[in-house]
Amino acid sequence: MKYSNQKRLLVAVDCIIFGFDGTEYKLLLIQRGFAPEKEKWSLMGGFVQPDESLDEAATRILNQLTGLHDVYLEQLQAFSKPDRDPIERVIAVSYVALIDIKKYNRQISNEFHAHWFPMNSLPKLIFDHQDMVTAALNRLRYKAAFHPILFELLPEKFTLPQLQTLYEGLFDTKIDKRNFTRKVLSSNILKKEKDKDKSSSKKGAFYYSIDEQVYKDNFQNFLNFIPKNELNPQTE
Amino acid sequence: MKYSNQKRLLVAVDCIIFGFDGTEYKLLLIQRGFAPEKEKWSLMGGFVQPDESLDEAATRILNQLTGLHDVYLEQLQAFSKPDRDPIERVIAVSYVALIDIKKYNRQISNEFHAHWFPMNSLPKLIFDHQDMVTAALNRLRYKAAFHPILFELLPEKFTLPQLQTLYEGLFDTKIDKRNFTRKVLSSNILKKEKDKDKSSSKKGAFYYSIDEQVYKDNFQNFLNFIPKNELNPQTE
DNA sequence: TCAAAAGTGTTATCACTACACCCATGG
DNA sequence: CCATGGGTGTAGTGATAACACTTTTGA
Repeated sequence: MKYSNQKRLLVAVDCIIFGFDGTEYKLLLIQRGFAPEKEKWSLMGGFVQPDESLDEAATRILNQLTGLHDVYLEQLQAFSKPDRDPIERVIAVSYVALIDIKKYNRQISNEFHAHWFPMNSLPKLIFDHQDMVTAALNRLRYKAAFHPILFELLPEKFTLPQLQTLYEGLFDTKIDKRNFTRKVLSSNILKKEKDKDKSSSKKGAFYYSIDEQVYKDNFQNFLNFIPKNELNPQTE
Repeated sequence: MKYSNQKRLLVAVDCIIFGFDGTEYKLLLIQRGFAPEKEKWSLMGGFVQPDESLDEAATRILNQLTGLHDVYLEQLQAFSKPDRDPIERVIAVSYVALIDIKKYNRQISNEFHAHWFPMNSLPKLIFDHQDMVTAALNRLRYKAAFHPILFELLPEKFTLPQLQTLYEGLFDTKIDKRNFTRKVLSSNILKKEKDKDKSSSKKGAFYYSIDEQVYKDNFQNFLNFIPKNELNPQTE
């Protein structure tokens, strides 16, 4: 039995994939391999298959492009203008992914002509993909202001200066080092490691890692270095 | 031209419609008029038509049920388990609506066998609609903690005690009257009216209304009254 | 030895919490 | 005249913001 007299539509998933290279935020884009807009820059996406949920589709697509499993992935919103794709109507559900840029496997990316673009010099994107990126960035800012998710952009072990750069980059602001340290550590989400990262200074900075136990419990009790006026209303 | 070799799917919109009767939160449900699950309680929903966006579909559906225009409506998230509808695969995009329960037109509702249920005594819902309601409530709590949206549940003119009851009901908490007043008024979002509502006390409580100008500017600089541990992480 | 980044404490201000009495009115 | 709900101020506490010098070490 089926529902009759109703039009069926293509449903796609598009992934907004953020990375951080230590200095700035980057976005992973591919050169589209088929018409329309062949060879134009695009978010990584694909059609939802009959037997998979949207989350599963997003996970599959992300894995195809990056080779990664266990990536932070969150549904953003559906984009649905009837004419957003000139070929045929497609409902696109967008997902935000945060990945450690160092884990990204260049081998696999070449297959898709993928490239990391700095956020402030993105190429022109196909369809409404620029809207998706804007919405994703707003969501990331909003969420990161209250929840500890930026860790997802870093390796398992990272230093406090690295983490601070991440926050400063996202909100385009400067944070006092002492206040930052005190606040982050007071959440008890971070465990100090014994060794140091000497790659960016002679003295070296201690590594920290996530205390998974406290992380789960304190997910909401984090926050918020960000001047109020830097925060935009949620995009949804 | 079409995309070939891809399966097309039904796409529906489901509306989680919240109201407030002065004492408690209520949810507007309908008795489903067709199989499967005929006469079971359900969210108001419908299939997306070829020429409308999801927002337009949600607006249309909401108007069919309530007769209302200009309702607060926000996309929540897509629900997509392949077997969520036993008849056929349907991707459902859920929307949260906030309406002034008094404006609701009973005439129209009867056509759909609609009924307002108190949030703490909802009937069993079809499919995954209970998940949608739970997600919607989390979203509402989360958002209301930082943004002035609960006004949407009240008439244009309302009193401070009414507004306070709204917050207390949503977070199931008691708020000090003086602290509440000070905080709400300090946002400058409210304009005091000259007249009073005498329906709930002999002295009467002054009406307030939204200062639309300040409201737009200050959307983010609001509240929150809510104890930290009442706040769940966003559902998405 | 010095340049470059890491690390660390104190004070002032602001926001939030707790708390209790008077006011206006209709019945 | 009194019961009911509306309205108001202050003091204490905790969180945040501003601020500068010392430490380490590889080149």
